[in-house]
Amino acid sequence: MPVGTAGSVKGLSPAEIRAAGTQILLANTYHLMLRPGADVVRELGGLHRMMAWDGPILTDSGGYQIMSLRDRVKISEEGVEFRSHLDGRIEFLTPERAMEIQADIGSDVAVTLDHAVLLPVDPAAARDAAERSLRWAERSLRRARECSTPTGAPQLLFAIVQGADDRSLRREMSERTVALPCDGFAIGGLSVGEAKEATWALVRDTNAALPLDRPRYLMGMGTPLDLLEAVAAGVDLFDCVLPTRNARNGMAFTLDGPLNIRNAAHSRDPRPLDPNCGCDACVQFSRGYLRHLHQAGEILAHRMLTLHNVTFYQTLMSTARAAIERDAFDEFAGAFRARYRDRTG
RNA sequence: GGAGGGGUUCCCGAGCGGUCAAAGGGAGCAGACUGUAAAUCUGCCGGCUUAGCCUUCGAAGGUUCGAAUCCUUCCCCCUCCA
Repeated sequence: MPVGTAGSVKGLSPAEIRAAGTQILLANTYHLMLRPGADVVRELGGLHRMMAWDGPILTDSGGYQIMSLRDRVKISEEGVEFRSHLDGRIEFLTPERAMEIQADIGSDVAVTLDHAVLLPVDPAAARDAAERSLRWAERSLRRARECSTPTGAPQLLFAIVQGADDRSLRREMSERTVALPCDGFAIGGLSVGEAKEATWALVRDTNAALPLDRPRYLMGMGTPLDLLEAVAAGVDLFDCVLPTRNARNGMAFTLDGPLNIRNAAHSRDPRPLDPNCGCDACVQFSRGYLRHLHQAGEILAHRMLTLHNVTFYQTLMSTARAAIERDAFDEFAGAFRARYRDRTG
C-alpha cells in the first residue's frame, strides 16, 4: 500500500497511482481528523469519492502518531489526548472515536486504535502498551459494529498486535488477539528502533498464532529487502512511506539497489533509472535529466521519482505474487537479493 | 562637471583594530529517512605534512606589537544633481 496519509499519495494523481500498479492505498485517521475533519470527508462523499480513488483504502487508526508525536500526547486508559501539530488544539482520540472517524472516512479496511511505542522500552512499559492495545482493540471492534460508512459500503476490521521487541510477549499478544472478531490482523510496532535481525523473529512469533485464512498486515514496513523477508515470514500486506518520502528526498529504487539522484555521478548519465521499468519516468527521462530536475527543485522530479518508486514496489510485489503462484518464491527472492545492493542494509 | 554610496572566501551578504579562515543565506558535495509534523533533516564546504602552519577580504604602499577593519594613492562599480 502506498501511503496517502492526508488523502493523497504525495505528488501523484489517482490515474498515476493506478498506472504504477497500485491496488490498495493507506490513509490516516489522525491526519484526516485534524484536516479537513471527518465530517468534511463524510460530506464530500467519503474518502474514495473525495480523492477520486476507486480502489480499496485502508486507514491507520492514529496509533502510530502516539509514537511519532509522542511529545504532543497524553495517554490514558480512556484514550489519547493529542495537542494538534497544526494549531495546538486538543483532540481526544478514543478507540471508539477512531472507529467513528474511519467510518466517516469510509475506508474499506479500518484498524483498531493501538498504542505504539518507540524502542527500546522497559518490559513493564512494553507490556502496558501491548495490553492497552488489546483492550483498545476490543473497544474499537465493539464500537465499529454501530458505525456505518457514507455509502453504506461494508468495512473490514483489522486488530493490531503489539508487544515491542519481546518475543514471548509478541506470541502471547498474538494468541490473545486472535480471539477477537475481526477480519484480519496487523503487526504493529516494528522497525521503530529494534535491532534489524530481531524484527523477523518477532514477525514470525506474531504470525505463528495468526490464522491462515485471514490477512496479516505488517505495518510500516519496509525496504524492498524487508518486503521479501516479510513475505517469506508469511505476511500478506504492507505499507511504507519509503518509496514516496524517499523519492521526494532524491532516492530512487532500482534492481541494483537504491541510488541518490542528487549525486554528481548521475549528471551526464543518459540511462533511465531502470531500463526494465515501464513507468513514465523511465520511459521518458534520463538519470541526468532527473538529477537536473531534482537539483533545480522542480516539482516534476518529485513526481517522477515517486511514480517510479511506487511502480518499483508494485512490480516487486506482483512479481513476488507470480513467483509464489508457481511455487518459486525462494528462487525469485534469492535472485533479487543477489543483485540488489544496499550499502545501508 | 558636482554630491554621495560601495568593492569581503563560487554567489548574495554580515563584519568595521586583536576572541576572523572571517556570521547568516544560497550554490556545491555527501549522508539519513521504514503504519509521513518531511519537496525534510544532518554533515562538509580556502590550502596543507591539520592541537599547528600557509594564503585570503579590489590593487599598491603606510600606521600599529597586531589590519578585512585606520591612513595615502590608484583601479573599478552604483545612485542622485547639472
